[in-house]
Amino acid sequence: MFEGKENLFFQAQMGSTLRGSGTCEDFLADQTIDHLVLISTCSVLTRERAQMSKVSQQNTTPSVNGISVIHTQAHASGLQQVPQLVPAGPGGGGKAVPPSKQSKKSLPMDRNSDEYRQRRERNNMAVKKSRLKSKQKAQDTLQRVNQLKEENERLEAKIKLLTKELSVLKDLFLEHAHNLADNVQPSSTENTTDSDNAGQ
Amino acid sequence: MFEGKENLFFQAQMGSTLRGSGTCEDFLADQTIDHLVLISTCSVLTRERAQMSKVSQQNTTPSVNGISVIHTQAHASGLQQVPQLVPAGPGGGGKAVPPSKQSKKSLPMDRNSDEYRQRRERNNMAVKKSRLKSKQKAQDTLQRVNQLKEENERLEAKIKLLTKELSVLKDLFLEHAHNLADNVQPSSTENTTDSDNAGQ
DNA sequence: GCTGATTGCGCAATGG
DNA sequence: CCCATTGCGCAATCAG
Repeated sequence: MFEGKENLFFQAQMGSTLRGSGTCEDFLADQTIDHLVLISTCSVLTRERAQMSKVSQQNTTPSVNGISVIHTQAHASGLQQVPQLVPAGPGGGGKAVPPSKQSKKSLPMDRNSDEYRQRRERNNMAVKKSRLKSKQKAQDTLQRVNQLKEENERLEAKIKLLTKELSVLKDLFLEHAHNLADNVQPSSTENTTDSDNAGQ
Repeated sequence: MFEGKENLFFQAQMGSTLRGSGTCEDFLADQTIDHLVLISTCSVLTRERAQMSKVSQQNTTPSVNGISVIHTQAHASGLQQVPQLVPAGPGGGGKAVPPSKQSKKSLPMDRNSDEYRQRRERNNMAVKKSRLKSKQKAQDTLQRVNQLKEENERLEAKIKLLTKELSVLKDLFLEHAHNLADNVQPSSTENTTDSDNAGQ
């Protein structure tokens, strides 16, 4: 249990669907706590990274109750050098960006829009599903290994048995062959070699 | 290629190590772009989520060049109801938080501290390593399956062979048994079956 | 108690 | 356009 007890302090994101609603709403209803959050947040803000590590973006949804909600949302995922995704673009840039249509793409999408949230939510579901599937497959593969190992043992056992059977039969055959020889030429010399003819 | 080309617009996080340095620095050097970022950001901020979805935190490192760097960092991972991690705590809360020691824990750690960044960086490495390992293992398992399947085929083939051999030998044995019988009791009825008893 | 290893999760890019 | 997959970072938890 307690899979994803999050930090609240840094997000308390409650998505569009307000999953796990209850508590979230309760929390939001409590303005005092919000103040607290802001305060502590600020205290944190005071500090500045010596070498400035990240540049992000924050959305301060002005008022929702009177609480100044800080939407933030940095994710700070990759940090690879970004070519130039800046859509607003040419404004101050040195390069003359071709006046192509930048209407939809390159525009990072309003992070507050319902559409965005819907997209995210759906993707999150998809991701979860995909991961579940992946995990399932891995498990199946593992199971398959065990299955195959068992099968292998069975087969090896069978081979062992067959080999033994074959061996016995060969011996018998040889013996009888001798017997036959004896019967065919009873007048020959020694018959004593009969007994130790087990070697095939 | 382009594994993690990030959005820049929302982060351009460049970690403590400034991996993939080049571009990042370039970007930062260009103040105009920064302005752009801020502007667009603001425009985004204007909007307010109808049902207010997230509460996060942002770090505005005051000045790094004259650019107001927004550190942010929401991550917005879980959104589960958070008990009450608020460290500053009891101030406005309804519940009387036990005055336990909240010195180290519950305090979300200064997100700007070098220590924090180091921890994060290390963890990121560990995560990457772990995932690589995991992937490797999965691949190995898959390979093992194929290996076992091959082995199985081999074994089955062998069984087939042995079975056939056994069958032949049995037949031979039976035939010889007949021969024996014939030889032991040559006075019996038909010996015509002799002719096809050429086996060995 | 700390550190690395795992794990669940969300975000964004990309593939189909 | 949507879903699926994948790489990645964050945070919680496990394990040594």
